[in-house]
Amino acid sequence: MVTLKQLAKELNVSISTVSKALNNSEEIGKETIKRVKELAELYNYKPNKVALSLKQNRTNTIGVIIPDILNHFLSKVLFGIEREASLHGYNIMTCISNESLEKEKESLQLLANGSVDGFILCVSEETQIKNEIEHFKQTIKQGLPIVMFDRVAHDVLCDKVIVDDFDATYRATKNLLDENRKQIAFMSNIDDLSVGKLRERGYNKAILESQDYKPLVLNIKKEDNAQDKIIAFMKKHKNIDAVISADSASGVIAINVATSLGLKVPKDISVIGFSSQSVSNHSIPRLTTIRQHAKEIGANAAQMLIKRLQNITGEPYDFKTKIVKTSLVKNGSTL
Amino acid sequence: MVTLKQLAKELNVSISTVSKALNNSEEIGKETIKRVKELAELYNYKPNKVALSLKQNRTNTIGVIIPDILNHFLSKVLFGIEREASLHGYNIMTCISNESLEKEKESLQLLANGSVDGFILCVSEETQIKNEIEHFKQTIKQGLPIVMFDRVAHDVLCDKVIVDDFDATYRATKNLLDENRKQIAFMSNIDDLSVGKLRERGYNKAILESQDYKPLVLNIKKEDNAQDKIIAFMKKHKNIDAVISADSASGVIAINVATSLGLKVPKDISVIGFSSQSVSNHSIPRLTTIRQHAKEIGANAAQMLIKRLQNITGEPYDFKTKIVKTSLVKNGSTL
DNA sequence: GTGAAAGCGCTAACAA
DNA sequence: TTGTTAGCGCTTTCAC
Repeated sequence: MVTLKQLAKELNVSISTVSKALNNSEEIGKETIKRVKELAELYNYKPNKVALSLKQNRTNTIGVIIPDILNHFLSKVLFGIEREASLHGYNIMTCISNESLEKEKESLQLLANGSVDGFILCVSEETQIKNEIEHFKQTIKQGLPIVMFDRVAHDVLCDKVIVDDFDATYRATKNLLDENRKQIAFMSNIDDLSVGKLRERGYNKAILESQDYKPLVLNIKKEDNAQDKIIAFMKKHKNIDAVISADSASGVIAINVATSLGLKVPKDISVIGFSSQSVSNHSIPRLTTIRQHAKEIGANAAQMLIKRLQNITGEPYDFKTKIVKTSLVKNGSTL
Repeated sequence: MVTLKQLAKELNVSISTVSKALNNSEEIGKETIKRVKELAELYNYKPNKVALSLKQNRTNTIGVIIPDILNHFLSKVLFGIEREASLHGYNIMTCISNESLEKEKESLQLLANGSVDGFILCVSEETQIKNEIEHFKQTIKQGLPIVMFDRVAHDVLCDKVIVDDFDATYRATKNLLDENRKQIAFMSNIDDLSVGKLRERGYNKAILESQDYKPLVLNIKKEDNAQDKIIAFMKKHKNIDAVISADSASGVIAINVATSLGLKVPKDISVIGFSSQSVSNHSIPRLTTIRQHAKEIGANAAQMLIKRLQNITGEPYDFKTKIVKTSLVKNGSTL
């Protein structure tokens, strides 16, 4: 990489002259600016980002810590973050916590040493179970702002972007009750997570309000094979006439299982699930879907962080929690 | 963030003493080392990474440029890269090219200014179609090594990690012929990509070798709805008794479509597709799958890059192309 | 055993 | 209009 020094030498001027010329400083003569720029162009000069970062005490880089990049929802959020960051001239450094508290702490520590200006993260499963928040607080105390999304630690003071999980399943369940469904099952492989719990509560509330019916819940563990579990469950409870899935897979699987058991979807049984467009294509009929607008969540998180980073005036302002509303996209798996 | 300067001041020693003490230099007295380390611990001192990078002319960061993070295969490779990099003390900066040549060039430019030590990338679709390679060559000339994976530019001299695409579909097709299938259809939504073409050629070769049968290909465009296309195709060609899918979705969809058309899988029709474990769960029976070992691809790419980065001895060595063999995982959708 | 000073590449206050 | 200098945080050579 060519440096200011080399340009200066070749042009027989000082380093600062070159620097100023490239930054269109008023101080420098037109002719000099031209000469400098031409040579810089020729050598394809680009200012060294590391040196700039050191000087300006600012890296224009956002640290993103994600529990699981194979999760379609999370990678979609990452997509949204990247796009928004890129738009504002920020890069992102991605770490994957693998749902582990230890890795999450490590990543936070590692990137907090000047590599990034702030963080966007989704709390890992282990962190939520153990309810640890010290590492977040410490990072914030060090002056690095955090924006949490989806799974958040309520006791940490920072910006947050969440989904209306409770409401989403409450409304979806109501919807099924309005279809005159009587035995609505709830399936989830995320009952350890805050969002999983909220979704289950929304379902429960709607069911209990109905007076006549009662909840029926299938919790799928990470080590289970989802398809086998759902087959067994549906064989056992033959009276199920509707399913709500809290995760992105079991909805589609439930449709396929129902079909293979000879049921007609949606005549005999309705299914609603959290999912994305691409996955909802994996069943016939297509899954009626609770869309979480993952990209918007990512974009919102990035905006909130960047706004805070660019608030150089110094005046701190209150932390916000933005709720991105889900929407119910009706496809063929409901009446 | 606390700096060496601050520690030095508080301890009434020089900055260099503190630096040496923290690095366990022989030059420094035991007692001093102890005092320094205690204070550093107390203040949770961590060396500033940006300063280190500037000094050492090395960032310990890998730039990753991926065409599409919502593609399950690609995000799995990313996972593999991240894990391997993390293991060796490297961070990754991720850019998403969105299959655009322009964005790919931009990302390369942006990160080449001292932000990263080298690149791992998968060539974007537009780049492959236009067959542009200048930006890669220039980056390499600047001294930043590149490792390409999956979709590679053959005319660029660099390390590569690829899949045995041709062989995979050749063998899979053979497999179906051995099952005595007569009309084997090939479905793809990636016929623009180098890997898509290779996969189609492998299929063609096997079919043509069989003498008796002829190829039948369905190309699905990005703007098409895959499910609708496949339904129409299978209704039109009722004699299809086997399907090979070159992308990760159409295999699963084909099973669901076949079932909905009253066919028994695998009795009446066999299906094989490129896919991952999680998606192969989205049909009943489960899809017989060509596994690409995405994580290994990522890990291999990271290893190759890191090896080159750490080859400080200077002697350049030949570029390698590593082929990660696919494997055929038999599930219920074949005999 | 400890400290001073140079230098990585850049910007900016100040001097000329 | 141009150049000198200091400094961002760190390592390392050389001097004391």
